[in-house]
Amino acid sequence: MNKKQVAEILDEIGTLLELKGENPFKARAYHNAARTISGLTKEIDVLITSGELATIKGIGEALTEKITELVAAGRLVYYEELKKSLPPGLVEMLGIPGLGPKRIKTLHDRLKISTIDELAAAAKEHRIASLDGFGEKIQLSILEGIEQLKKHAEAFLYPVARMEAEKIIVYLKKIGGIKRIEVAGSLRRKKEIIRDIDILVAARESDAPKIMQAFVNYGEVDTVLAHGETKSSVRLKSGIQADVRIVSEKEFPFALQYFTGSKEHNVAMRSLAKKADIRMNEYGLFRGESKKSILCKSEEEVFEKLKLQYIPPELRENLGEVDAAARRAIPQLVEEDDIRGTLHVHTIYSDGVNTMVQMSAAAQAKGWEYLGIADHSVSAAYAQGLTIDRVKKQWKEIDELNSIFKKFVLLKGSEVDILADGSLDYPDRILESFDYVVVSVHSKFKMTEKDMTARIIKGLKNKYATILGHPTGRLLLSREPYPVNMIDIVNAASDYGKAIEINSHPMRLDLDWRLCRYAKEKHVPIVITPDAHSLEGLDDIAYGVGIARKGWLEKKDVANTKRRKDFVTFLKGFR
DNA sequence: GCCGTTTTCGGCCCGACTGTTTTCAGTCG
Repeated sequence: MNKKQVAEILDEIGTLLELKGENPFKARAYHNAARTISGLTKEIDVLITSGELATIKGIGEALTEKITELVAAGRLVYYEELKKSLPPGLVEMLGIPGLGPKRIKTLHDRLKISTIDELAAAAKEHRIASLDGFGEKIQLSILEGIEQLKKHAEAFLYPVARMEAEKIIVYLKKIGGIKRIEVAGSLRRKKEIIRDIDILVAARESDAPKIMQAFVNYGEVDTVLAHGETKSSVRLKSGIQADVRIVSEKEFPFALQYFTGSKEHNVAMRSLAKKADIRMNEYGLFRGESKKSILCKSEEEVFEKLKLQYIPPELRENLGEVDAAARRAIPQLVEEDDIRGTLHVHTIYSDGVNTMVQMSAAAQAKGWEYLGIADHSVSAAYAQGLTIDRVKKQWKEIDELNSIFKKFVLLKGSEVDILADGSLDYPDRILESFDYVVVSVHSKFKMTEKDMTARIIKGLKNKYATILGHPTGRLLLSREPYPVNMIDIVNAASDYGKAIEINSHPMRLDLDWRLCRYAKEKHVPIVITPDAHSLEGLDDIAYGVGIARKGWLEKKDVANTKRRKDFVTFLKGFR
């Protein structure tokens, strides 16, 4: 049993305890432990054997014992008993807006409701409205919630949410009275998947009602979920939820910090503030019993007043950033301007839509000094993978272009399939003549984790492999990653001296940011690549940089921040 | 169930909104 599975079970135990109406702090302890474990860089069995597990903050005697049982026996009696005591439909009901553990427990206790279908039936028969604490409106909202759950279960890719947010901001700015407006929440933290848009506005109290009215009247609004003077929520026609909060200009820095989250980060921040006898909320920092906030003009100052180094939004996931800020150990994160060039772009030779000339021009226009072509290898027939003859033709064309370019170079590369047996899709005599080789899996996804991991490691071990491409094969919101042990893969990359890409395509963003810190720890160079199939695709690099930042990566950790000469030398080091 | 320069028990982040109420509970972020 691996870390992820342990974390999932602990999280579920927390939820089950909530549904049972147990001590909420006990439930929280399980949720916290799940989070802590999924953020660990070492594998769980190693931590158990070494005894380190019990020393981790948030994991005490009882949890150590349960986790040990879970890993050793592959099952946990406590969890199985707990699960047996509740119908599975209750957990599902938590996905209905407005229904939390308390109401679900009441529905189950009083009406014997155990599934969403039974819930829908009870609502239609008006049996819910007469329950204590329930009423007509909640009954109706349950029915709507069930509909919504089915219709809007999906989340949204970062660029989709970003675009919707920017449209709202442009619209609201026209209203007047807005002094400041910024995106907060998971969008500001650059999460790969976004469930709602949070927008924060600074305005005079007298202007707030008209701004809120304008927001709920916005043309893209499908349903108004809440409409207050300082907070409103809507569901947009695209299905995504958007929230707007209005605060005073004075409160704005505190509110921006607060609404950027994450929730867990804020809990850590508040408890740190509390130790200094400072209460913090979205309206300010309050010393002791004082009703007057400490004055801060910017979010940076809020951190300063708490004696913390500024924490970039991307890091605010409660994965050690608050402690690091207190030790002034927040890294100087990589920025898009640090990128000097990239690898892994496709052209019309395979499944790209632009020529090498066009791609080169676009790269130079971005100020890049090098661009690595990586069309597909021969087995990728669906993508017009290149035969050896066509590879040679492409090399000739690259040489001709390079003879014209000044201060820019096209690099000869390939995205070579790792075949089912772990061998690479070109013979060594061809592989050795590329400047670099991206190796990736594009077929036979349904293997066991053990076989897939061995396959990828074998591919990576090839003398001529340079970079592992999109390591898990996931397509966010549409295809699950293939089963693969990523810790083993990162270890292998470290052992064999290979690099791993952060594929910047918004559906991939793979290597996952949660693994970047581990790769860094193991000194595995990261290359941020666009996997571009068109000119526009080159711009996706910005998403990859966001993920690198979430993964605590600095300029020195990302190979393609090197200048041209150094980067070419870096690639030669693989040969 | 966890934690402790307030340490073995008692607290564990805090506020807005909604719908149910007539002072509050539940949910959400």
